[in-house]
Amino acid sequence: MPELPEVETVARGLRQAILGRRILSVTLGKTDFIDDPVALEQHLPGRRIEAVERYGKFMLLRLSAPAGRNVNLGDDAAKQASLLVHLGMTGQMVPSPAERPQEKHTHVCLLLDDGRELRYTDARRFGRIAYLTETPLAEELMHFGADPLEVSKEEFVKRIRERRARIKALLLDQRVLRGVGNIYADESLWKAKIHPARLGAKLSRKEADVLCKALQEILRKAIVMRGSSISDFVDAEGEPGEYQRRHRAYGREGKSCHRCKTAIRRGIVAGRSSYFCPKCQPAPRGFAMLPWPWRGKKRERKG
DNA sequence: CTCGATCCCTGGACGC
DNA sequence: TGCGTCCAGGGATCGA
Repeated sequence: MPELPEVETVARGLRQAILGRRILSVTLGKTDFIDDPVALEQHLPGRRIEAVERYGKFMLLRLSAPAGRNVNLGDDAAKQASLLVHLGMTGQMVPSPAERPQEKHTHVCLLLDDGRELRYTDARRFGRIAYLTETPLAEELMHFGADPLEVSKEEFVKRIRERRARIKALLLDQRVLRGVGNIYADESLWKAKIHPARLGAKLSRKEADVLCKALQEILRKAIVMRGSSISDFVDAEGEPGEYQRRHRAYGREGKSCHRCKTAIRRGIVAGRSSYFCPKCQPAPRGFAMLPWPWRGKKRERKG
């Protein structure tokens, strides 16, 4: 599940692998997750990949202006443009020799000028790909919050406190912070000893500071370890990450807390599975845990 | 404003 | 072995 560290890992890998390459042609498979598939076929050939950036959970492939005159292509085609890529749950972006057989669920192939193809595969197609010129791109990126790696403690506290949602929901909300998903939300809350169902506005200044620091340390460490591979995540070389070995809460239901040995529990917060230590991370009043082990039957919520 | 529910999609796990 | 069901989850959307 690609979150900030995974996307950063892929972006760095692609920067090494495909920077400066020219796109020769485009082949598409299923396109229901692509904003405007025709725009890809029409505008990508001939362009160079000039930069690879990360913006939250998005990757941005910055493209050169098209070579030569494009009298017939209209204004849009003459401008700087970018390919916006979201890996969703199962998206992979890997360059490979064009002659290598395609993985299943390969939906976009960009033939490059060095004989390789940049391939996007995505079994569940929860990802998103869009070709965007500058103005629509800026419009698109406007809706996202602060980069968690760069946000100051003051800014973090402000953003957390001005909303009345649960802290887990705030961490996951891309308008508050861009790039945090379920894994790193749970890991940082565990590290900061804060229960996911607490209201963000009710965290003390101290707690919010600790959480901000925990989040940043975890994201940095996860980037160093090339992200977490739970099921499908691979980097730009097709290799899994290593950070899943460092998980202290996420996916550890019933296993013992690394601090206090209490069994990690799971509950539903903000509509997502949330893992926490019931002792280190005291629940707010009224929070009902799921019985463990949970076998997937529907149950009454809330006590 | 915030919440839960529902949908999108497929593979993998599990029960029978 | 195989079939059905549940579940994972980021994000959009809708109604309470």
